[in-house]
Amino acid sequence: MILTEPSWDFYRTFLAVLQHGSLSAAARDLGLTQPTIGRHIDALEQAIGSELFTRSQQGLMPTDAALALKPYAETLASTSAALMRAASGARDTVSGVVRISASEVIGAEVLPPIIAAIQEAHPDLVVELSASDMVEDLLQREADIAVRMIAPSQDALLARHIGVIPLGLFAHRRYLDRYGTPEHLGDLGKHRLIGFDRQTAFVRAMMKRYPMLESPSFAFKSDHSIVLLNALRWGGGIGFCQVPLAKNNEDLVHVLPEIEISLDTWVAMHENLRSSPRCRVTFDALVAGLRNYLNPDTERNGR
Amino acid sequence: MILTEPSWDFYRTFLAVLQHGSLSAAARDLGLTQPTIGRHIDALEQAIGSELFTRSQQGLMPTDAALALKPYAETLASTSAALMRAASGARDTVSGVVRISASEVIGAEVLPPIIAAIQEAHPDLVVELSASDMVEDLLQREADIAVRMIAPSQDALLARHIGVIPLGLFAHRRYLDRYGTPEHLGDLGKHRLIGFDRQTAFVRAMMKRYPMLESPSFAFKSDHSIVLLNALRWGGGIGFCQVPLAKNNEDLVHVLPEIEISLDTWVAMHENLRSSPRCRVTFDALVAGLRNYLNPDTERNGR
DNA sequence: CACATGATATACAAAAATGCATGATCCTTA
DNA sequence: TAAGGATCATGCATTTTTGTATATCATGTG
Repeated sequence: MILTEPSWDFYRTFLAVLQHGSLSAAARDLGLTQPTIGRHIDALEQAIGSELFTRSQQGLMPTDAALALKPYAETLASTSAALMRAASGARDTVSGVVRISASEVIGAEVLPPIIAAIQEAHPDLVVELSASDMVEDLLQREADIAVRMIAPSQDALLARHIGVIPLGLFAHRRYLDRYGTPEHLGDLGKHRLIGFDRQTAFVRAMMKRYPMLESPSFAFKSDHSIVLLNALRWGGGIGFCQVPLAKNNEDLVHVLPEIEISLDTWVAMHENLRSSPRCRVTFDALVAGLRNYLNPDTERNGR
Repeated sequence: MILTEPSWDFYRTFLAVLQHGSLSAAARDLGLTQPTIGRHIDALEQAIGSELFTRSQQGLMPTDAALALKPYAETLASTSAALMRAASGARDTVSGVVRISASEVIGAEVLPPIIAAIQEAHPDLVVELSASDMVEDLLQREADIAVRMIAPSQDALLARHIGVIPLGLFAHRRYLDRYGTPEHLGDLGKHRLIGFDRQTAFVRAMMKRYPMLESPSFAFKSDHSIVLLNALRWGGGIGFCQVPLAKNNEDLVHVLPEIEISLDTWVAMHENLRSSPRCRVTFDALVAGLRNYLNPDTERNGR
């Protein structure tokens, strides 16, 4: 049997159905109609010679075959999105869309002023910021530029080392006034600790070093870093915080300063994007901004 | 202005035009007609808002914008091909297409018997072998499995270390009978040396170690490894050859055995493919076969 | 139990993409 | 210099794809 290559649009349809769980929902998402989506799936199944979904009236169940193809379809989608982004800017100007990926804390607390400064200098630059603690695979081009906490190990990556972000235990002054300040590690057992999920690189590193801080002792847990950070800021207890971040808030007190964890930080982007002005400018500005965040030597630490 | 996402098929057309250099040639390649291709390009240019080609009657010149988009389009194409390959095999059987990438010498001289053995055990397995000394980026999924000469440094890669392939200087007995056998490194200047291009990893490693073997002293050069290997086999001069390979040929004599270069060898594949039987089986068989090539300890070194 | 909601499948009309035929231009070659 | 070959552009008929409307079935709710 000869397989003629199916239309690439079918892959887009296929992914949408996979993501939305029904022909109708996929149709709404793509701006097409349900019969069209159904015919696309029919055609794709015919082209590859196996069933992709088991049809039922309340939706479609993906088969194993469909699930096996899903990562490829996702790569197609992110590559296509990256292509559109690359096409969005004129060649010799700093304009168009740049997509940045960073951890939640970095993305929410550190990057906004840096990005604002970039955009002040380059008004035509559009920034998409993906702030998530899930590891985004830079090579899938989900992001043009990534701020990462692990040393980039891939070949085609242009990476700049920012430095080591120290983390320490902090608490709000109000909390300490009320519950006292711990003097030794052992005192922590009597305190309200603010926890974190076990997914981020920083947590894994910490657990290795201070295994006594296991999750059972936490009084407040969330898988959302900003939630935890704000719990800390509102006096919810003692928790970890990036030291440079805490420095901006006079009410946060560094407790047990002998406990310290380091987050090695990098900015990485595709080598190909070096020649793209908008990516290059953003990359350089991110590197400079993050270094300034780490070591505010010059006095331009911005409002 | 709102950009509606263009049809993904346009990307395929775009890449074909880029690769073939004209609308007509791309049309022939894709099985469409030249006006259709032209309209696709028109539509794509309209969608992204910039010119992709400067039209002329003897072909199309890609603009800078088009060249910037090319890598993305290539990724789309290879991903789409990988998707088709992934779909080609039934789920629980060792069938369908596996694409292997290896260097020319490994691919042409070492792998064929190994692959033959695999296919003897699994008749429904179709193997595509890409034998090239260009580095194929495994993460672009151009190949499902790669035999590489550098340690895989990427995250999502399942890699197995094969061992170190030694390389040494060899010559055909006939050549040595006629021109004499070199006793010292300095003697090489009086001999016909068989050269190689400077692209492969092995060459770069060698040049570091034996800078005296610079290209000017070569009597025969080619950028094609098999050509060189065959020149050696036919008595064309003295050149490098993988030691295990030369062992199979009684007429090849190891000269100046103190000169030795090592090629560290790995087999790598995507972690996702671990659950694909055809890839998993091929991967394991390649690892076993290559290890046996390196150390034929058991006496099943096959015909 | 009736009814509203949301799902897929199908028939037919409308819209869009494609192919064909042709013309114009440029480069190569005899 | 003239002919041949290859290219892109354009008008028109045809094929293909898409949308609309409707039928049917399952599920959850008052």
